[in-house]
Amino acid sequence: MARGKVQMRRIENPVHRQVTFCKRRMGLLKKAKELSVLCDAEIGVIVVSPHGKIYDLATNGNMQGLIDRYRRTYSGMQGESSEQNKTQAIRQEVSALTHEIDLLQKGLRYMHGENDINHMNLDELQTLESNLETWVHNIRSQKMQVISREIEMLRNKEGILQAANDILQERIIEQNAILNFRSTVVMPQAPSQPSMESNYYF
Amino acid sequence: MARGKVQMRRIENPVHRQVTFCKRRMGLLKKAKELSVLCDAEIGVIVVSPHGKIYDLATNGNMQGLIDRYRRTYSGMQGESSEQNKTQAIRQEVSALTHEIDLLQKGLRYMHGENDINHMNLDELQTLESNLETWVHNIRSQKMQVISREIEMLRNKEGILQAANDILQERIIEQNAILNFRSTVVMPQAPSQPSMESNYYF
DNA sequence: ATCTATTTATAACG
DNA sequence: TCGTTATAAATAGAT
Repeated sequence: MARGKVQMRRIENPVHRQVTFCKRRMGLLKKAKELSVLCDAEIGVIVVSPHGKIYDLATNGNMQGLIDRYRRTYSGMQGESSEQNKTQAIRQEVSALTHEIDLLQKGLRYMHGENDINHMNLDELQTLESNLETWVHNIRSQKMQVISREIEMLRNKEGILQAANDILQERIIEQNAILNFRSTVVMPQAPSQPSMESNYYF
Repeated sequence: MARGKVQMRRIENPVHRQVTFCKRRMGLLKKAKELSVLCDAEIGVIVVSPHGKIYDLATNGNMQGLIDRYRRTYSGMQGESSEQNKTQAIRQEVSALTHEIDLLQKGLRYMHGENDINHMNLDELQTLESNLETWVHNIRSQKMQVISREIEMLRNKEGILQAANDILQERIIEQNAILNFRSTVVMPQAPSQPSMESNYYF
């Protein structure tokens, strides 16, 4: 919206995404508040960040009532299991995930043929370090490839759009010629189906 | 917002209010959609007009899930903020752990020689790279610790040896003096227990 | 966080 | 409800 139009798709750069999330989230909540005040409407907004953090706004500070109303309208009405069971379930989930991470990390270490870092001697550490640096290097290369592909794709798109534009230009010239011909020589009538051509615009 | 600043209070003219409601409602839902797409967030919006008509938007078309999630976080609402924070923290932890697992799994597959690295997007590659760099950094620290310990050990050894040498020097001088005295004045006999002092050599 | 050049949203009107 | 237009507001990118 400013200093450059933004494409309507996920912002890849995590920093930009976070900044935009923060700004636009505030903007959205502000707009919601304004609408509720200006037009005397009840509004609830729930935003869940990619990291699971929840932001919300409810006019009257009454999200529950709003949700109830929503549910009544859509008669979804489903019972809710107790809070404690859910907390318990989440704890178990955390535990399981942590365990899995440990296993994976051990697996990674194993891949390097080394044991625990604290029991490694200088030579082993040296080797591991150099292996990791190789890996990092490979990843950097891969990153560059991804970027290159993206650029190429954009260039292709550009080419296609340019071609489309060229065709449209020709068509416009053609139509102008026809219009001029008709209005000048035979019938001063507007063409009946200009909309047929608009398909070329996408 | 245009052709005149608007006061932030209920619009009294019913026609204006209705028009504004319609326009701003659309604007709000559009903004919500944009935020969800750009920042990969889950968003739900519920708007109830003054006449009770409900308009809503839920990314994923899943308002129920969103509401459940919201309730899981805030249900109770008894001012029991510590419990909320805990739940929220756990939720974020789960999210972070899940993400890390994804990365590690991809990394593992890569180490196994599969080409999964090709299926990682820029964001993931970036994160993996930074994780690896952290790992490399840790290994360098470990290396430095090993080296430091080694150096310290050598210095201690050096100090001990130096001290031993000093003592030995003194002793030699002493003994020389005794020998000279005895051989010159009384008895040319060797001292009987030099081995007791040899502990100073190491 | 703060600052602007731009893009968007929208109030008033037809 | 729709379209138009002048203007207010939001915000992308940079700092």
